[in-house]
Amino acid sequence: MQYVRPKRFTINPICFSMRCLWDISTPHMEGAKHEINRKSIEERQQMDELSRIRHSCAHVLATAVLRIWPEAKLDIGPPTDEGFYYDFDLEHRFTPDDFEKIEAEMKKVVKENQTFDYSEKSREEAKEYYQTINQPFKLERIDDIPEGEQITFYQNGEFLDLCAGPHVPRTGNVKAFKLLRLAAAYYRGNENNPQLQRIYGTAFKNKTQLSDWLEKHEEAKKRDHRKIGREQGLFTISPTVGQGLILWMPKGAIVRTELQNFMQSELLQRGYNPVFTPHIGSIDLYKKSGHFPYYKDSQYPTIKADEHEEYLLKPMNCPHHIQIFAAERHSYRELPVRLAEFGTVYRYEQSGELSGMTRVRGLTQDDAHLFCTQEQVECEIRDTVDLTLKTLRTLGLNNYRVQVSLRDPDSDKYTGDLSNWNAAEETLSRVAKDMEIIHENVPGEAAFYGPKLDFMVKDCLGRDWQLGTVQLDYNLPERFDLQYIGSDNAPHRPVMIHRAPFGSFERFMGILIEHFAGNFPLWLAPEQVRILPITANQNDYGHKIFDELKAAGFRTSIDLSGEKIGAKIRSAETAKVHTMFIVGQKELESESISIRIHGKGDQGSKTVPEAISSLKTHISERIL
RNA sequence: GCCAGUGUAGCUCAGCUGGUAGAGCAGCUCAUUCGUAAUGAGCAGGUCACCGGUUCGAAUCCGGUCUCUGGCUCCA
Repeated sequence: MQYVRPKRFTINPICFSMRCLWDISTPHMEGAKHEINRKSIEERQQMDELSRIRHSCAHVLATAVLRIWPEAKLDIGPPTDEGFYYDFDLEHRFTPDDFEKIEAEMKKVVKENQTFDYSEKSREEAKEYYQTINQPFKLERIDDIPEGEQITFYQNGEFLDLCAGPHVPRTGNVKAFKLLRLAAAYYRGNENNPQLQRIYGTAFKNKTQLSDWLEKHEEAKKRDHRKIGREQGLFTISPTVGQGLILWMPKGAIVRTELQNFMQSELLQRGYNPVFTPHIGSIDLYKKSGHFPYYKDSQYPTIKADEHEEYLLKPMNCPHHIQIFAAERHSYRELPVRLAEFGTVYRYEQSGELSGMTRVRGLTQDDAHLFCTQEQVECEIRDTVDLTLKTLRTLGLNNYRVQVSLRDPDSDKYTGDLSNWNAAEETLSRVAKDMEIIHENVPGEAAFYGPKLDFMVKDCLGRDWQLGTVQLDYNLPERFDLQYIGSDNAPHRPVMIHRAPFGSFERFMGILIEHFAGNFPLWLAPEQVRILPITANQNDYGHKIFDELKAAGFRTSIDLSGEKIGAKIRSAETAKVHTMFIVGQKELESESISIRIHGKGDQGSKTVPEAISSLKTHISERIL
């Protein structure tokens, strides 16, 4: 099961023109239906203006940097979803302290209100120009522009830049900007190339929009699952155990268990068969599956048992499940066989790539492998897509986008023959279209064994993550020589579908924490009900209710501290306890409770049986 | 892995140019018995990430290592 995180900003460096940028940075879809895209034309026009401002601001940045460091070598400076960047090669190492200086110079450029002037050069003139002023990256970039296409420049003040535009009319139109962070970026995104220094910034139409965005960004940081995870005691990572290895704390474990129970009941209803497989597998298994050469760079070292035996911590579950399928002879009448496992796998991701729960080295997938006939493929894919959509819907994750991950025709890293690949890609695209799922085709993102339908969700800082995935695979059945007996009494090759609606519990949990900002719905809440007696005189009554709730299966507690009710409420609110039952003398005498819901305040009073039945409905219907 | 930044009590953070560590919250104890987001008092809590160097003296300066953060690259 392949599990990817695509690049944050998909900017093709060859695409200088905004026209091209358009094609790639289309606005994200809000939901699954085609019609939702309607209002986005207006958004596009707005975005177009914003992109022009940001693109122009990148030029202003380059102008300022060249004034301060004339020896700087320039690469490119496009707008992005959130702002812009410009890449420089320079002996001087930028530090955040330089920002003040650079921004001051940028302000001067803005104040000078320079015009952005369009011009064209012939290929020779352009090359000669960059040779003369010694800008090697720009020189190389000229070669990226296809023959016959216009080579265009924009000039503001003393700065002339290879660029297809468009820009705002004058630097004075760049009214509100801020430099944000420094990063290294490989030239042309290739790690064998030298690293350039990238300056990220953002720009808006006016100062209000800029400060709104900055404020929103600060707010978003408060939702960070790493912060909430620590505050709420959901999970921890101990360097003593190892980087990227999640330790689920009791409260986090409750949420995970609920998610798993939800999924398990869906699987049973949909005809899956749960299986269990070990955490390691012989290296021969992975050589046969073809995983080994691909996986080599990101595996934990192999475990050598003796001279002849070598094992791998399993990086994926598919080869194990294949062995279960292969252990028995199958008639076409039994197909599809759907083998499901919450399977834990280990991948030695590069240290710099690890991130909280969203990028880890040990993860548990809600994995399953479906073995079916060619005729069944489409129906099975539909059901797995349906399950994935239901999963996202159940959690209220409506802001996802769907990516059809296809092979890169120019790469040789894929296995299997072309006709199967084409058939598989065609099937996935057709299902996506038939089910009216807005999607984009992304070549080069397929697994080595087949194309995928990936469900992507953004985290609180705007980073894209793959959660659910559906993968169509003609290759592993071939490699393992899998068979079933058809109605013609002859052996046939089954088709495999790999799928995981959550993706992994770790990543899904990380996204979910941020989605709910730690305020889980009742069915997931680690602590569902806390009983708050107003004084110690109601402790016994509170205990009685506590016992009733326990007996009814709720996750509950009672606050017997000597604090005032205000403090007890505050402590429950801070702990994000979903529901509070407040009991004072009044409630004791009327055999009732006063209900308060986290974040919603006082809900009035009810009798205990009334309250219990309403909570039960909330849970069984998974109300958000 | 690469580039940059960061690391002081459980958490959030002070600690000026080197003189041997401080607050709030959380925790514990006692008092308080209170009606929808903080009752008061007291106590306890740190090998200043780690290792080494400079210095009479290092949280502070220098070097190295590690963690974490933001990017880049990678990702079955």
